[in-house]
Formats: sequence, structure tokens, C-alpha cells
Amino acid sequence: MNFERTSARLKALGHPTRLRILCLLQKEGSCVQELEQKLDLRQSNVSQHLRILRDLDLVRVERAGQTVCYSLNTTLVCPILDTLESNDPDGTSVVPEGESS
Amino acid sequence: MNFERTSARLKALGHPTRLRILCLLQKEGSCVQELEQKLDLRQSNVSQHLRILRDLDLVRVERAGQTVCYSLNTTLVCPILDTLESNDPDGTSVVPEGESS
DNA sequence: TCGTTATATTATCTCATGCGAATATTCGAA
DNA sequence: TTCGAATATTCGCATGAGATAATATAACGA
Repeated sequence: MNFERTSARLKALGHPTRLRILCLLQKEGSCVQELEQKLDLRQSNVSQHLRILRDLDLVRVERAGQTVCYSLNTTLVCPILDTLESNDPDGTSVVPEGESS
Repeated sequence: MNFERTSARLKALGHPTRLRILCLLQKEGSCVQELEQKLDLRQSNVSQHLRILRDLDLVRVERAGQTVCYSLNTTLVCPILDTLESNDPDGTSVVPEGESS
């Protein structure tokens, strides 16, 4: 395994906002302002996160006129998201002892 | 999905040293000094990384006399590591399965 | 108990990261 | 061309994370 690159990608996933972005993109491609609204974040902030995801090839970009459509790099990201979700379907399945409430 | 906790765990994986530690533990449990030697790192550094992994329940701890044995929380970590390894695009991994380069 | 080994924690320093505001760029329409 | 909308980039600041050295704790044997 290429630890540097792999951990860089995991690190990128390791931010709640970016993870949220990827989950949104998992459903359908989206432009920046759409993400901006859904996530209730500043435009520059969204763009910065997208930049990070793009640099690591976790998302794909396609310009459509004035807007820019982002989509998942599915082969790279989907397996990981699937694993996470199947391991934690409702966010409560892997709670270790005494972590409840 | 619990974005906060999930991204916290991904973030923990998102450091080359910690990812390395987990891969070593995937093969077999290990004590601190063993990791220290294999990774060629300072003792305090290894302990700090292990602390992070432990706090997120990614590894298990068991004291055996003076030494402390760390092992994987397999149900949580293995699926992710497996996904990463089977998806390693550059084939720089030691994966003996199907992939031929 | 004392001393030694193994591990954990703390202190401190430095560098990286995240954010908002401001500014720049890109594109389409008029 | 110029304007406005969408997006990207830059800047400055505040906070976070990682490394080392130093110190503390825990367990064992003499």
C-alpha cells in the first residue's frame, strides 16, 4: 500500500464537511452553489474543500457554462463510503462500550 | 451516517504512521517497543499515535506484565483496510490477489 | 523497598489547516 | 466590450496537529 497517498486521501475524507460533500455527491452530481446551500457554508469554504478533494482525485469536475458540476470519482470513493455505511448504517452500530448517550 | 465520529476515525487513519501501525497490527498484535522498532520512531511518538487510535476504539489494548499489547478492532478497521488494499490503484501494495501489474 | 524496564503523559515548539473576507477569474448575455 | 453570476484564489488570523525531550506512572524482580 502507498501509505502517503492513501493516508492523504483518508485525511481528506477525515473532515466532516468533506465527508458530507462526498455523501451528497454520491447521490448526484452537484454544482458549488447547490452544495453551498445544502451545507449552509460560505462559497469560498466550499470551493476550498472541493479543491482539496479535486487535488486528490476524489471528485471529478465538469464545467457547464457558468456553473461547475462536481461528481464523485466513484471507483475510488464509493467502495470506502459503502464500507463505512455498511459498517455504521444508522450511526449507532459500532458504538464501543460506554459511549452511549 | 454520524459524520463527526466517522470523519474523526477517517482522520485518524489519515496519517501515514497510524495507517502503518494499523497495517502492522492487521498481521498480528504488537507491543509498543515492537512498533517502535518496526517503524523506527520515538517511543513517545508511537504512544501518542496509539492513544489516538485507542480513543477512537480503532485498536484494543491488553496489558501483559510490563508490556502492553495492542491489537486491531477488526470489525471496525479490517473492512476499511481491505477496501483500501483491494482498491490500491498503483499496485504498489503487497497484494497477492488478482491484481497483476 | 529499590531499581529497572515498558509505557504514558506533559511541555513546548513549529508547521499545517480551516475559516471568513476580499479579490480575481471565467463565462454568458446584452 | 461591459455587466453580472458562478466559481476560484489569496490573505490574515486563529486553532489544531505532530514531533521531541522531559517527566510520570506501572509492573516486575532482587
